[in-house]
Amino acid sequence: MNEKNYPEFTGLELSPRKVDYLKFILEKGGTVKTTEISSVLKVDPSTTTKTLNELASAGYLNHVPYRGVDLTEMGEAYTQFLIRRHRILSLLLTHYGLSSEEACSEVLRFEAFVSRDAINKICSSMGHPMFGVCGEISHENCLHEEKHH
Amino acid sequence: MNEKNYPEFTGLELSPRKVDYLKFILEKGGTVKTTEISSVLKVDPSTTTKTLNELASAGYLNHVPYRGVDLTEMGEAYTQFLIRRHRILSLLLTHYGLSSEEACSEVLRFEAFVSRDAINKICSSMGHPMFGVCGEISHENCLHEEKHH
DNA sequence: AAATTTTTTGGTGCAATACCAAATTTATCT
DNA sequence: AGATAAATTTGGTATTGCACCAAAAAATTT
Repeated sequence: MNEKNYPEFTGLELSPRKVDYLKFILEKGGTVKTTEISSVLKVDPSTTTKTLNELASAGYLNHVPYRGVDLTEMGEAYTQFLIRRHRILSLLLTHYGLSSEEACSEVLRFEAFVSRDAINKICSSMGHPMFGVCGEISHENCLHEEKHH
Repeated sequence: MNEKNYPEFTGLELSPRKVDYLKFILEKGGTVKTTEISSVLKVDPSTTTKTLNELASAGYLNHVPYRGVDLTEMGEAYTQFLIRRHRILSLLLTHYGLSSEEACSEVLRFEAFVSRDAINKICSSMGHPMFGVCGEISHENCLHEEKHH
């Protein structure tokens, strides 16, 4: 399942911190535990629990209390967009004199406020690059957009 | 006076909304009144008063109660950076298939989270363009940075 | 099964942003 | 000038995002 089946989002649905949670959960893969998220994001476990509950209520995650979370279909599709957005923006900045690390950390600060529309335009303007500075870039959604331009 | 005399800032000092206030005040020029800001930013005048007080406390504005505000030297230098940042980022996005209007409104959403270092790098990588999509771009600061590379 | 670890709950706090009502100051108009 | 109107500020309240702590609850380990 990929994001092309959920065309109804702007990319601005989630706060910066929630974006971090989802990206980590997808990159980790499978069921992820509260403690692990807390230690990676460096927040109190109670903060993690609360955020996971919010993401679950909004339909991005399945949360089994005391057991862990995993992405819903929608959540996975959405998070694929989040990761593509991060990589496209990071790649873009490296074309303007920023190192990979600089680009990556710069983008972390503002990516949550860049719309899906903008990313799709940037992405096709760049020719749907396959490799970013922090990993491979999947284009299922933006290629799809292109097809019936 | 320009920002080169205030090298001690990262560009991340102000919240998105405060950036809006300062940019408007500089673009308007001279002494600006609460009501005018309120109607342009579409907020209650009491909200404007409070924000102006915070910006004045932080040294960006002189606020004469019931009379209006104007930029301090530091505030003007800083706001010149804010406007350059906005224009550089907007121009950048127009190189990736966004229209001027799309670029401008997209940038408004995230510009407050883009660092001065990144802007200076992007700016010199672009060859210090003189014209953005929303006006002329002044380069006193980033040219200065260049001089003693 | 008892002890330990993990997770959740409930409470609190702060920053950013906004509104409303009431009070104050300034401006305008007889 | 005095009354009225307009602009501004003050004080109070609310929401969202994000964080922490202490205590309770559940799961795991020994």
